[in-house]
Amino acid sequence: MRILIVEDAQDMAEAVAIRLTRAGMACDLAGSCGEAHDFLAVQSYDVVVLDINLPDGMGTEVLQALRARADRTPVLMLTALFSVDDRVSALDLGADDYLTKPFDPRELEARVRALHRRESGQKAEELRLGALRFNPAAMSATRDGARLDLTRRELTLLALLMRNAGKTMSKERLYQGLFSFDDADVGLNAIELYIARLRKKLTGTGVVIETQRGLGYCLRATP
Amino acid sequence: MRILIVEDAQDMAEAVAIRLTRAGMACDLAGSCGEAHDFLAVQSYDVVVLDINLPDGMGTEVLQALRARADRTPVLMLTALFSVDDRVSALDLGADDYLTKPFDPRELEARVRALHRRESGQKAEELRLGALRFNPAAMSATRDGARLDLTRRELTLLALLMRNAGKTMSKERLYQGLFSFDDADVGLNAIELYIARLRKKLTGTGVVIETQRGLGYCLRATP
DNA sequence: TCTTCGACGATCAGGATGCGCATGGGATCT
DNA sequence: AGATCCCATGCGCATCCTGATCGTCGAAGA
Repeated sequence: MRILIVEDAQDMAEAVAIRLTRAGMACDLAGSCGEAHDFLAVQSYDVVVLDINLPDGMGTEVLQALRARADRTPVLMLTALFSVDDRVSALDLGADDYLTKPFDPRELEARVRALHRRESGQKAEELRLGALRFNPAAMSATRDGARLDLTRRELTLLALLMRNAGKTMSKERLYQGLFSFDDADVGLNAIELYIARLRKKLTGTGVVIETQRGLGYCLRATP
Repeated sequence: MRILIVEDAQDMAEAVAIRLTRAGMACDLAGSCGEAHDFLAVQSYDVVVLDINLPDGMGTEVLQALRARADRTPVLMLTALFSVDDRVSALDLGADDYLTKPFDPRELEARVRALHRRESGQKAEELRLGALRFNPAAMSATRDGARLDLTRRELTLLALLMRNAGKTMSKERLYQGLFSFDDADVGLNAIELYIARLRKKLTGTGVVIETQRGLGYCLRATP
């Protein structure tokens, strides 16, 4: 799950980011409307957490711009204001939820999760390919009922590939799914590393990861 | 198991909450339709106990709103009214069960449990894994007929794991089931603590709790 | 068709990180 | 008074990622 946090107060933003990251979400931080626009132009998110007061304008501008291009990404507004008008106008502009400061980070986490749940509508069915089964609910991959021993990164990578089985996934695309911008210093060959590990653990499953030189990787069943 | 109790009569609400809490359920209390909506926007519940008479409207509104967004959470209606019409309309709106006041708290507890069992697709009342047997109604776990001496939290945690045996349960997921919003300041490592205690008490039962670093915990029978 | 070169990908080992476990102790409930 | 519950802290180790080296593919030229 990919989250954009738009908040100018550094400490607040980081606290939130740490919390959500622990919860398994990949977070990007934007400190202003401008930055937010940049991020949103480049990357799509599952949920946007949006502060109203920003140094270069109101957060509602970001929301408006988003909705103006028919982007339905769930938005959670943060506000120090107590005014009912502000809340109402935020909701009218297409915000999906709001939270007034100060708030319990636990509550924020829960709301973000709720928004995502509402949006994705509980699409948790088992994926199959070859002798391999991937169960999103159990967070596990099995072969003939035997559970594959995968680490967190390996599992999310496999999930990405399974959901796009047969399609060529560029290294950048996989990178986006695995890391957040905070992991900015992570090299691209980290992907190659996890591909290699996955390949080893997938031997005998009737599933292989093909390398498409210069293009990316592709998961497919062996004939 | 996480329960939302929507009831404006303070004493009644608390009595129910205490009863269910003792039975190992994590309860949140809402005193009005508005509060109920807030809770439901943020947290998903296993069962909602819903009074019909609320200060700011009818409980059925909450039910309607819930079903309107395709939320199938089991709802148990409480009503002082004796009218058959009310019961019928409640059931038509998607309530799963109802109880007329005054009621025996034991009956409420049993019905809540039944609703949850039905929803989660559990066949038998008793759950078995390895040499371990768990009885949700009696809140007791036995091994070869000998009762394991578990505390309330330990039992609740075991219940969660037994119901999802074989699935990896994230620490956050377990947290949601164990604690209510009133326990807001409880840290995440409380989970680790109870896992450790449970593990000790489960030695010899043919059941182990596996740690999946960064992912969560998984209960399974030893081969 | 064969060769050569360049670039991309695979692999390995080692160090940093942070997760999960254990212990002790204080607070709260029975 | 006793049990239960939960926090704080420190340690050990699985995981993660880097950096460098080796392998390999493919295009261009003869």
